Amino acid sequence: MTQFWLMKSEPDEASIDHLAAAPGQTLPWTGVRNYQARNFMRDAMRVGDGVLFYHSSCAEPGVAGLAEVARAAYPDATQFDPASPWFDAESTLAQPRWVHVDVKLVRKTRLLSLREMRQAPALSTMLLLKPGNRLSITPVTPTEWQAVLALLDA
DNA sequence: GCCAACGTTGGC
DNA sequence: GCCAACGTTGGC
Repeated sequence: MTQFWLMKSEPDEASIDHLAAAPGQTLPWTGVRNYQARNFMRDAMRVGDGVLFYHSSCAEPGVAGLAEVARAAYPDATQFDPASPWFDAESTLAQPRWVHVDVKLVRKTRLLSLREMRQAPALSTMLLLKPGNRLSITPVTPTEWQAVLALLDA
């Protein structure tokens, strides 16, 4: 069964336009250094799962497009690169600590702003909107996914 | 730049 | 295993 997710990205780092311009319109979701988010990718994500591509830490935070999981979790190369900001000296090749999936563009959408999402009763259950939530990857229920699609097409 | 909320670290 | 200190996230 297909599942759904919301994945945050800082548009300065990787925006929906970066995704659209990438080879195969696919990007490796590198740099996740939070265990809960990693576990979602490692243990739960399947190829074909739906992704809400969310812009965070920017002037207009919100959902900027739809994507899908294009490759199941595999080791994050940046953890082994001393020059990378995501380098992790305690991770080993034999037992990599950090993994990530690849994400492929389905379509860019209008920006569904965080403000608009907060105003939509159908989205009130979304983990993204829970006070204090900071998780960069959160599961989205089929009901929430449909409600987001409806708002995007409205 | 502020700051609240949360996760991680490390001393004990 | 507790918990204070610290670092990070992310909206505003």
